[in-house]
Amino acid sequence: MALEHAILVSLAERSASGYDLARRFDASIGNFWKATHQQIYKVLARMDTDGLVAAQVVEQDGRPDKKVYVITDAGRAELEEFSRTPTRPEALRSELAVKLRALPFGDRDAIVETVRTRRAEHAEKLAYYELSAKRYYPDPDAVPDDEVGAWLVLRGGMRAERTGLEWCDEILQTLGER
Amino acid sequence: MALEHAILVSLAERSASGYDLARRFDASIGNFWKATHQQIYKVLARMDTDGLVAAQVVEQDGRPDKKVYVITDAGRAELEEFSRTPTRPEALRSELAVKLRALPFGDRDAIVETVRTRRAEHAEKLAYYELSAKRYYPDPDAVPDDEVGAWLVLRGGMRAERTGLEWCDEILQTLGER
DNA sequence: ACGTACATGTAATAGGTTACATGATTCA
DNA sequence: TGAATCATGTAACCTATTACATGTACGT
Repeated sequence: MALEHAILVSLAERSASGYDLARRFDASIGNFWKATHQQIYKVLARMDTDGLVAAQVVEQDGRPDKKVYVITDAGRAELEEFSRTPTRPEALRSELAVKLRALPFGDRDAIVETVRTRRAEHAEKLAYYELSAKRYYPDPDAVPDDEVGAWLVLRGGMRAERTGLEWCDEILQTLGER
Repeated sequence: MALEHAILVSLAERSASGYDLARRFDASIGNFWKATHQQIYKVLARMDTDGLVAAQVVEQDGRPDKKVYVITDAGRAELEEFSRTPTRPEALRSELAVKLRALPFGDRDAIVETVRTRRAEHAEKLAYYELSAKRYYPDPDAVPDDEVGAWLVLRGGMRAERTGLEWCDEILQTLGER
C-alpha cells in the first residue's frame, strides 16, 4: 500500500496529527495521492502498532487534544526500502474514456457536457499548479536540492493537466464537427 | 461502479463470455480500464441477477462450455443513464510521485532506475498505440461515426503516454544534472 | 443562532487483489 | 511430457468510500 508511504514521506518532512495530514492530503500531497481523514486515521493507527510512527498526545487550550505523529527509525527504514522496490505501472481507470466508448449507446449531448466540465477542471488545476510554481519556485534553476522531488512532481502535475485539457479540446472539436 | 459500465459498453459492442471479456480487458478496453477475470466473473454474476445482462450457455466440442452474455434492454437503459450522470474528476494516485517526494529519504539511484523503467514502459505503450492507430484508422479524417469514441480514447492514450515519457525525460535530466 | 475550523474516531459497505481450484484440448 | 489456450469459478484478504457520531471554540 502506498498510502502508508505517502504518509511516511509527509511525516518525514514534518511531524503532524491525523488532522494535519488530512489537510495535507486535501492540498499538496493530495495533488498526487488522495485520501480521506477516515482512511488516514485507520492507517495511522496500524502504522503506530507496527512501530513505523510514534504518537505523542499534545494538550492544547481552547482546542481539543491532538496526537502528533513522528516518524520512527523503523519508519525511515521502511521508506528507504520502499524507494528501492520497483514500482509497477499504475492501473489506469478513466471513466471519461468509458463514456466516450459509450457514445453510440448513450446521450451524446450529456457526454459532451461532461467533457466541457472536465476541461474546466483541468484548466483550474493547471492555473493552480502554475501559481504554486511561481510562488514557491520563482527561479526554476535555483530549486533547493531537498525540494527537487516536490518540484518535479509539480511539473508532472502541470504536464498532466495541460495534456488533459488539450485532449478535451480535441474531443470537443472532433465531436463538434459531426 | 464503472467496471459495470465498461462491461456494458463492451457487450453492447459485441456479446461475449466472461473469458472473452477478460481478454478484452487485457487489451483494447484494458487500455483505459483494468480488471482481472475474477472480478469480471463476480460482477457479471451480479449483473445477471440484476437483469442488466442475460447469459446463454453454449456447448462447444473440444472445448469447455461457455456462457455467452448479451446486454438486455435494462442494460442498455442503464448505459444510457450512465452517459447522463456527471463524472467526477478521477482520484489520481501516482506511486512514482510518492517516490520522487521520498528522494531526500530514500535511495536516489534506485529511484532514478524506477524512472528509467517507467520511461521504457511509456515508450512501449506509445509505440503500441501508434501502431493501432495506423492499423485501424489509417485516415484520421475518415473515422466511421460509431468509432469516433474509440478513436478519441486512443488519441487520449497516445497523449498520456507521450506526456508521461516527456516527464520521465525531464526527471532524468534534472536529476542527472545534480 | 449559525457556520467554520479544530480534532478523532466507528461502522457498514463496496470494490479490488491474490491465492487457490479444476479440467479438457492443442501444439511443440 | 510440459506449456499454452480455453473456460469458470471460490475464498480470503486488503483497500477505500460513505455515512454516522461527538464535542469545543471562535467569529459574524
